[in-house]
Amino acid sequence: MSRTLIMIRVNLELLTYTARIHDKEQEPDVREQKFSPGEQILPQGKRVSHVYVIKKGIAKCYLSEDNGKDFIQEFFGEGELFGEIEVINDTFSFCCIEAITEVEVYRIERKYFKERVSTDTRFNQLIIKSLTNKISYKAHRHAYHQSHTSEENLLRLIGMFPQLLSKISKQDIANYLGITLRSLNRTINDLKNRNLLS
Amino acid sequence: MSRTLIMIRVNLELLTYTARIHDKEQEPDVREQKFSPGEQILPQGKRVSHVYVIKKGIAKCYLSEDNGKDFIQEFFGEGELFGEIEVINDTFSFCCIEAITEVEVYRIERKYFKERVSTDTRFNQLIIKSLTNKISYKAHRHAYHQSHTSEENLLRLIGMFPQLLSKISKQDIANYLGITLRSLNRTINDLKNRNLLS
DNA sequence: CGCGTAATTGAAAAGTATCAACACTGGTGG
DNA sequence: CCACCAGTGTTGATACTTTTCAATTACGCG
Repeated sequence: MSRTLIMIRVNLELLTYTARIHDKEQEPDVREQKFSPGEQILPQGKRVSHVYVIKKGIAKCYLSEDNGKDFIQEFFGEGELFGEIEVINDTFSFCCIEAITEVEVYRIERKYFKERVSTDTRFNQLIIKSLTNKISYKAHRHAYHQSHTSEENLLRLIGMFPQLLSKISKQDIANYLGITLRSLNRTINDLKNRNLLS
Repeated sequence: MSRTLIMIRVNLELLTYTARIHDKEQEPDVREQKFSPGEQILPQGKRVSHVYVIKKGIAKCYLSEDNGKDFIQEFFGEGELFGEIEVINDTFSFCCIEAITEVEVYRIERKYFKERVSTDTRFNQLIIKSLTNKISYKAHRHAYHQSHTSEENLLRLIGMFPQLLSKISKQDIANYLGITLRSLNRTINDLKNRNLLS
């Protein structure tokens, strides 16, 4: 079954399938690539010539607004797909993807991706599932955000991803929650004082 | 091209295509149905046995949170698709769809929808486009929301949909913006006092 | 007219941002 | 080895925004 309600999502089916295309079919339009922490995998506002599937590591997907604020859409884990929206809709990238840990990806040529989606039924299904999972994830997340305090949002986040505070920088967490770093710190302290957090 | 950045979105390609399946193919698994303002088209938390395409009218898609607050995900216009996420992921409905104006829909049988998606290339493409548009819409919307004041959010909304204040109830607008009715009223007054709004 | 729903407003409380100062850490070069 | 630096994290005080609560008013309709 799909796992949409965890913070760092994974999609092992898609990862396995992509790995097979790369390893067994030796498809030259699917290449491996590595990125160091902090490196941009995909910049915002550019033409997107590849679709990516994460093989290893954690990346953040964020959107920089005109007023300079960054909003983190998601953290991507293994098997997560990105670049597909832009390739399908033929638009420039609206998000920036950046490696948090060391990241390995499968990089799929734009043209090949489109072709394979329309000819390979199984691949088509995997992509559709990935899209519906994204929608479901975004819907729940936005609704929860709007309807709850930042304390509840933080608790939910930690519940979904216990290593949160050790793996992700405070600023990134704040950008994900849509609050300032100051507010995040206050919230954490409040929780600690009430022994709801170590 | 896709039109993701307006508030009430439409998808005429999908509407036309669905209409053809209904009118020309006389497909019995695609039926027309009418709803009066306020009627629920799809309740939250139930098994979804149909996928819907809006033929006429405006509907709201909202998610009720455990604390009783409603969050409006989108307003659906002509050609917009819903129920597809649940049918594809085989989950219960996480949103409630309710008619705002008089609404006419094409109601597609769950089984038929799945079959057609996997056999009809053109239909498959239309569904994928619809999914990617939803994602793009949600991504931009959430990012803008988190990064801007409610005044800016309201102005953006009115810019995208000028008849907003006359067509949609204040409570719905507030639920869409994720603020209280009180705050919405204050924001509107402030804008009027500064002649930024009639 | 009377009823219920939607809209409006004020005042106090709660939540969050802003700003500015300071602490901690790991790495670099004198 | 230590001084320095940059990046990250922490904290307090204040200002601002939004919610909450409660009281009224306006509107559509049988």
